[in-house]
Amino acid sequence: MAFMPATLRDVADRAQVSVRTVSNVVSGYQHVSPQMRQRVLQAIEELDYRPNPVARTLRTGRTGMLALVVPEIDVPYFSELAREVIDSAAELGYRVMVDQTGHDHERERQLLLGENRTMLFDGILFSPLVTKAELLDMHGSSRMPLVLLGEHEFDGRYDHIAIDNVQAAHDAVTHLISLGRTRIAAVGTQPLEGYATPLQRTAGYEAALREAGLQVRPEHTIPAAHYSRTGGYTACVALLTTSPRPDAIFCFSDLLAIGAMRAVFDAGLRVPDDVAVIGIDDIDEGRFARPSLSTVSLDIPFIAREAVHRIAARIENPQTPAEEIVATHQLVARESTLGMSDEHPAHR
Amino acid sequence: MAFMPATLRDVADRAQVSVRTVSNVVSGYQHVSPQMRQRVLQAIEELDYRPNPVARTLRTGRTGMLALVVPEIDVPYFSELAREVIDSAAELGYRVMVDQTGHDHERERQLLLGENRTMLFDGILFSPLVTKAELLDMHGSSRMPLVLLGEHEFDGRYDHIAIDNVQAAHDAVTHLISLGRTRIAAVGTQPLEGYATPLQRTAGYEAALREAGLQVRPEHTIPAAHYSRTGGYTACVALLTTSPRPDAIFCFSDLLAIGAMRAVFDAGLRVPDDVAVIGIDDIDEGRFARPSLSTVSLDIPFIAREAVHRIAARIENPQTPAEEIVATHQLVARESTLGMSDEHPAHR
DNA sequence: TTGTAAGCGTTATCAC
DNA sequence: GTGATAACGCTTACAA
Repeated sequence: MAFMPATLRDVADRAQVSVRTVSNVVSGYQHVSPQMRQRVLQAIEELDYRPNPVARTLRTGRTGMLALVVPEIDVPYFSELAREVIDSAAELGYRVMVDQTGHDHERERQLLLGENRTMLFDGILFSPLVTKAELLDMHGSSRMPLVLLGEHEFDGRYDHIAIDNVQAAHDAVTHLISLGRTRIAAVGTQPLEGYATPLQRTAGYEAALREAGLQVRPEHTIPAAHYSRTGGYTACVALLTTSPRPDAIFCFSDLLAIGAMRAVFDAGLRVPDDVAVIGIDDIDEGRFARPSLSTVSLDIPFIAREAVHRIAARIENPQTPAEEIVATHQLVARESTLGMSDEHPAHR
Repeated sequence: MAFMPATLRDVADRAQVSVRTVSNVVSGYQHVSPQMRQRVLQAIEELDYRPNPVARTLRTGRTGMLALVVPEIDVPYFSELAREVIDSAAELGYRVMVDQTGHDHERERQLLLGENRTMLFDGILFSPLVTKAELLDMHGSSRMPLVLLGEHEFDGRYDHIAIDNVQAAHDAVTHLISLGRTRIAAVGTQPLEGYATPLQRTAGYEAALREAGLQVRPEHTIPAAHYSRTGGYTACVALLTTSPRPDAIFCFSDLLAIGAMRAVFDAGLRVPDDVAVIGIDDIDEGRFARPSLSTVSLDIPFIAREAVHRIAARIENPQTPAEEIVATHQLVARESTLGMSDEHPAHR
């Protein structure tokens, strides 16, 4: 005996009213007489009725679901972002499906191109690897609401919560320079692919060096396939064999920096005395690392909240003009560049 | 002019066949003549038709969606779990919606009780805080496929990917004892609520101490509201004021251990010389911590894979008898208990 | 204010 | 093997 959930019709029958009235009550329609509402409410209670969201969706076209597409959910930056996105979305009545591209260009294309037309989500929050041109090509003529996260380039077609990657990188490097470092390496460039984020951060890095009259050494610019701890470790190992050895390393993410610090220690050197290290993101892990990690803090809750609000607005009204919102960033100097200090507990 | 995606009917009209035939082709039905199939395929191509999954769901009752319910997605253990769950689910054609209970008992109840009946998911993967009794009470008579993650208690009603928490805790403490530590503290107990995991780990902790003839000191058993770095830090600060001071700390999660290590350093002590520290989980962060964190490794990919396969089997056939699968665990001794070693790079 | 009925885009049950 | 057609459970003109 299969269990059948109660339907609108069941409720209507039991309450001796039409489905229309039940629907009105359920969707909070105003013009329902109190006694009707009472009868319906009671029948709903008795039958333990819950509206079927799928049927509702088929009718209204709204699923109440957002897709969040990130490279890897277990990268702290993205898991912290996901947390905030899910919470913000919940406040607005949305739930969030998480998809991972796994750094796979093709999968990224598929998620954007293939599935955007399937009416499973009301909108997509997309943290892309690809550059603008590819993106336009991908999303193409689809009208699935889309909000971009983290890129800087912008052509006005998409809502966009941006980070000023060039400036953020510039700030990090300038901090190192202000501490008297002169041989500043960069970890996390991506020479092979046209990913936007590393390109922008590289630009900021080089600009800061040049403005300070420092040399940009190709051997001090190390790519990292993935922005992972292991990637940072490997890159840093290579870096430490160069001559002259760098006295500071600017990593394009905190995770890279964590790996880099470990490599410095394994090489028998000290952070920051021998090599200062700074990252970008300000993930929680960095506060507790030893030494605690200097970084450029990105306002993840802000980014998440804005993204959800933008997509909600766009879903509400597709004509909403696209907007670029630039999230602020802030240099956070901790032990990995300043050294130990008793006055300022490291993990704050 | 609103853009209307092509429907099955549009394709049928264009190909001059019935919707039935188109549906057959789309769903890969066997008995379709080659020329028919060809005609249909071409029409699909021309109209850029994609089946509407919502309509399909309404008909079939299958959404192809799983819900993953965890306390907090940005806790590394859960984000690593989510990553594996999403990947495993994708292989089987499912997508994953992530929900957070945020340590909120009420929200947990709601997600399980309220929404399970809404036909938005085919099944729920649930990493619960609550104990068995409450759970039974919650899920009650619902027939939404459910797989439990991480608990040990079992009464045969639910599929269940378990961890032997008692044994895992026992192993961790025994490791500390084997290193000659005698004043071993525990961080992460939960005296107020009846959460299963901390209760089990406390049991294993105390059993190991007793078997070794060591004293169980109440003042060396410190609760932690959240299994966070900050929680571990705070608990450890309290711990270090006790007399006698512990010479080892068993933390109920790696995150707690990371926080605890930081507190030890801030107190001017060394790990493991003054205080050895061990956790449970084996998150990636622990490999790169300094010193690298000894831990009890839980096989997260295994847990995720089994969970997804179990729920898929149950969705396929609701009569599938419930099964308890116990994931193996393994002690991983690193620097935080063994001390530094040149031979064994810490981050392996 | 409430009832009736027509879809939303599929799949599945009949016939042929 | 293929064609009509009735659901799936809901929302919403259109009537009453």
